[in-house]
Amino acid sequence: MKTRIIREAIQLFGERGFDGTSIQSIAETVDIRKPSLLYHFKSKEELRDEAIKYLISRWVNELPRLLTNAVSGYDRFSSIIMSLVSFFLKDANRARFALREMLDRPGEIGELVKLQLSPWNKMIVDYIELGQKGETIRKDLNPRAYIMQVMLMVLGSVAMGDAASVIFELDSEPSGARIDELVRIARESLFTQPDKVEQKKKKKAATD
Amino acid sequence: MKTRIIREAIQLFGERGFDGTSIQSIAETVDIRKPSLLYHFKSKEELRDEAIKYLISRWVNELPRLLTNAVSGYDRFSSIIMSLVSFFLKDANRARFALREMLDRPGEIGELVKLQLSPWNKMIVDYIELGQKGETIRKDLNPRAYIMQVMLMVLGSVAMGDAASVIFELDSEPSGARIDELVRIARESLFTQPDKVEQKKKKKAATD
DNA sequence: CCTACCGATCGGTAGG
DNA sequence: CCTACCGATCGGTAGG
Repeated sequence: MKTRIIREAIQLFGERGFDGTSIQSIAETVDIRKPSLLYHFKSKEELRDEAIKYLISRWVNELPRLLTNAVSGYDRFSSIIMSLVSFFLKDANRARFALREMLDRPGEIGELVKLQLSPWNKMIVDYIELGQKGETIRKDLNPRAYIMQVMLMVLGSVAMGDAASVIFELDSEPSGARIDELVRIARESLFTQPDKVEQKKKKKAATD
Repeated sequence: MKTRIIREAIQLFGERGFDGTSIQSIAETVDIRKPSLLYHFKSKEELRDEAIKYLISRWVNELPRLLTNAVSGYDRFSSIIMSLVSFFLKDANRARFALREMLDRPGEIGELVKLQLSPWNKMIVDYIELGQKGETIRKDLNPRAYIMQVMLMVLGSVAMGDAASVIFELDSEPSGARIDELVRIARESLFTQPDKVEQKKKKKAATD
């Protein structure tokens, strides 16, 4: 029951925001009375806390799978970004809830995410810095700031896809041009010369 | 008085969200009583509407100035992006309010922004497509989707700078590495070969 | 622009 | 997990 409440809370917090969602309305969707919900969570704030922790840990737990399953038809990098997107795309309210929490209480959420994400963050930073010592990744790139901007595009594209589609007259189908362009931007601004990397890949594939 | 209320409303809606802000609290910051505020705006929803319209028109009205003042020390493109950022950076709650509105009611806000932004949007799309016919801008770029992603980075960097700084361990000073990297990403993923463009510029400057 | 006031809903508790 | 209930606050109105 507890996790069912949390899952519904993420939906409603994501759609309408924390202050726009009454615990009454959450209780209704899981078909119990309000005081019963407050038996599982001492307060609305506690439910919020458990919900964001649940979302973060779900995401971090899927990261290894997202990174390893990432070699499909596309080249490896694009495939990683797309599986990252697809995690949030499976349920856009995850991205909306995450964004709203960052707006509502930047400090707390920042610390929370940092704690769970830091090993992965370090891994990617190291990978980028290694590529910068070689010739594959652009030297005038700030690894941490780069990762942050890509994450903003990922979360933003999913969470605000509806509004953005209207504004820029894009088709609102989620896996459409928006995501392709996001992948392209992330790729082109990361690697030194796409051609060189592509050639390397193809050469390697040919010799394999 | 009306515009003073609107300005304070943007602050508070941006900080705490629409549902997290009582009209009572807005009335207090402008030092009147609640019913007096409701004399200017029939309802809280009407205040919301006028506030977002005020913000959008303010932004659109500054666009010409942002685009023409844009030739400073930096190259033209970077300068345009940075003055775009600086409009929201002057007051981060503008960006927060805009983002929150897109989350709360994507359809209405989408239409509203589209209406006021479409001439500017068309201008930039035309500029990009022209560059694509030439050799300056990458041909595998979706103009509308590109503009959308850049706008997401601009708004996101400003609105969620605090949380993102904590997560990715970046200095929280606003005009720091985050914005530089955003400009770099937007630039590198737009132009075909930065070197070529740079050389052209320098050549032109030399012959001038 | 104010005082006085309203019904509805909010988060939360008592007690079982 | 429930019924019954609470004080506080919400958006909004009457009437001046």
